[in-house]
Amino acid sequence: MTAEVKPAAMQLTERQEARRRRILHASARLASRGGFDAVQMREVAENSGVALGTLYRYFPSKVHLLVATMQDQLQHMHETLRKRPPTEEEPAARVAQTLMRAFRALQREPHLADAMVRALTFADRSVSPEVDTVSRLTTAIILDAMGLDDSPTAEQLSAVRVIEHTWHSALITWLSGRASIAQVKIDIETVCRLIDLTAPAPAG
Amino acid sequence: MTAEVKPAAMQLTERQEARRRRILHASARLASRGGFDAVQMREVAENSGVALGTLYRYFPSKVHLLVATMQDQLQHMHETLRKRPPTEEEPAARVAQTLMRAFRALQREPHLADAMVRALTFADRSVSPEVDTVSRLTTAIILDAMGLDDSPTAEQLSAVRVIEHTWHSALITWLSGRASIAQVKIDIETVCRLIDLTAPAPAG
DNA sequence: CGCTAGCCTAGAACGAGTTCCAGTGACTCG
DNA sequence: CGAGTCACTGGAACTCGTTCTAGGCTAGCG
Repeated sequence: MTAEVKPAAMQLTERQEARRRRILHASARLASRGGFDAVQMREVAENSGVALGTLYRYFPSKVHLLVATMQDQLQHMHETLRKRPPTEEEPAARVAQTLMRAFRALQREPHLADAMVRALTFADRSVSPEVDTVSRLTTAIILDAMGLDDSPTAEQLSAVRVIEHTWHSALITWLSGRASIAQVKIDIETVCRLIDLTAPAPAG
Repeated sequence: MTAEVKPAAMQLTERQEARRRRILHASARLASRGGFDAVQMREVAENSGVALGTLYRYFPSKVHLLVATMQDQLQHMHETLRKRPPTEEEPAARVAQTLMRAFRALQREPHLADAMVRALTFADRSVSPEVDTVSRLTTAIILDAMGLDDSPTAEQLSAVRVIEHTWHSALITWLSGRASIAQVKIDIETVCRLIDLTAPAPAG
């Protein structure tokens, strides 16, 4: 059965890939039920048929695990969004539309969203690489939505970063019940006006 | 010694007020040293000369404690900032200047900032009232910096909310080492352009 | 003065994240 | 085939947030 090589840079064998998937799946399932607190490492280990020590070998902490779960979910979402690109014309509107779609997707699994976002913002330096990956994925989603012809300008990238900030923070306030969906929509639309503001050539 | 009355709405006696202060002080001191993890409830209790159970009577969780600590620090900062209002002319520049000042103040105690911000974003629904207070304080600081003559429009309030989102999230990325101070400055300045965009009458 | 009601103290106890350890099993190399 | 290596297993152990218990102190009141 398939030689299990491991050339330095963390190449997983099939078995290991399968284990990893089982773990991520169990994590997402538990998170969907009861959010951050419901993702208990012992239970994740049990549900994915893996010893606790092994779970920790794959994901060195609960936060790592949940951030990886978020990566996974974001990838799905990115593909889904790609398949149905925004219908709006203006970049700002396109981005706002896309983010609100993503938002509604998260709404369907609020506990899961809670777990992932809490992990993301609670992550310390030891999780930076993984959090960065999530950030890059989010950036990619937004840039896709903008539908640019050329590569973005520095100004536009700043605007995108600010949009990401707003997106995360708005998500948190919604998840902790301090803002309504309507509120979030307004905030997203407000921040997206920055895109028009930083459009490169003709519009001013 | 001073009658200890308690009229329904959590009025503290002098002794109790003193205890509360000692606790907050110990919390801030420990946080300054080693951030979120260094604030250990047993140690806070010991350092403030109070039993563990009492600590929990005053602050029902570590997150409550740290959010209260943040309230405290923000109040200080608000007063400090009030004393030296921003020198810039334009509202957007004034807000950016003020936020960068606040940012540099936090830079001086990065561990403390870390602890407070992590607590803030990790807070769940049970801490909503306290988190809301922090949010209102932040809003007040920004509105002060804008130096408006009249009360802000709904549009301006949206812009302020987005600025707050950006502020918190940028702070997190800086604290977790994923963005430089220069980066944060750019983001703050970028988002502050929303203020010009939402100015009420003459400018457009 | 003695009673009652609260708040406080000291410390045990419990739960979940994390670490550690001894043993086992599978695959590789000789 | 035999030996070594390394990932995996099962479970104990440790830490720290949180809760609980028993008892003591103060303040007001009859």
